Amino acid sequence: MDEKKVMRTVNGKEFTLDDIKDALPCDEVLDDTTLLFKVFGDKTRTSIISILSKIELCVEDIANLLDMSMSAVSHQLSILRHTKIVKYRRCGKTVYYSLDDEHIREIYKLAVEHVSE
Amino acid sequence: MDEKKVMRTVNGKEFTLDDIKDALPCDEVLDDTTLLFKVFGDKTRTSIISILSKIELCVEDIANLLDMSMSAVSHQLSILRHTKIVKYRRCGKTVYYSLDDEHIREIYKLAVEHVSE
DNA sequence: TGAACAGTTGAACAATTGTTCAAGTGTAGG
DNA sequence: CCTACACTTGAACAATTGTTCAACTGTTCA
Repeated sequence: MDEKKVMRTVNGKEFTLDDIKDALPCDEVLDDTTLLFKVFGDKTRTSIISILSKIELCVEDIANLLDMSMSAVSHQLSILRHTKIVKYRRCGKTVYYSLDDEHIREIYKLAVEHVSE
Repeated sequence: MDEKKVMRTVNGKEFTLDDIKDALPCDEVLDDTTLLFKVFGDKTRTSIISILSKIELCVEDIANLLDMSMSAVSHQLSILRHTKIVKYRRCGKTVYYSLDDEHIREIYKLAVEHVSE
């Protein structure tokens, strides 16, 4: 019964599968983390994020920059809003979007740096 | 013709849409960044990454930890391999997987911290 | 009030994706 | 060689997702 327990030695310490399981993030954190990446994992949305990491902009301008319909952009902005990646403020008929938080900018920046080598 | 060009003032400087477009990452970088996030954006894969951020492990152990079939895990490992997120070494019949690079660990860690507040 | 503008939203469709199942490598031991 | 083991791979299926189109909300201004 003991023989299957010892898995591997790292830095002179032995681990069992249960030890590893206990060290993993809980299900909720894993779900939230996955969702965050999933939302980042679409080109329209990373394009929007790359724009908003530079400047606050309205939907029409974003749509023009991406050469896409306002509807398509608005759908994606709705996803980015609900996952707290962007925030917005209304000013008359116009709605201005910007990144919600510095973490978002950092995660995006780190990924761009990584793929740029 | 001039009136549509001035977009917004940030830190006392004016920007046009073309200025913003020029400041964005090129298409290839955007594609690669999106792909990186897309690969991170699946629970099986983030689970694998969370495990490999702790320890090098073989396919069977990963499958046991996740309570999934070896085939399903192997398919996902194949995606993680091709996108250079994990590396592997064969040792007899057994294949050991680990994270490819510190950037990967950092991006994952930053995201977990973000969702954990 | 009513027309115009900026944006949102729901339904529907095509495209993509993750898992299962079965068949296939490749290595080790007898 | 042949079997067992650890893993990989291709096809197929269900589930998810992004865009389009049309209808709708909310604000401004005449």
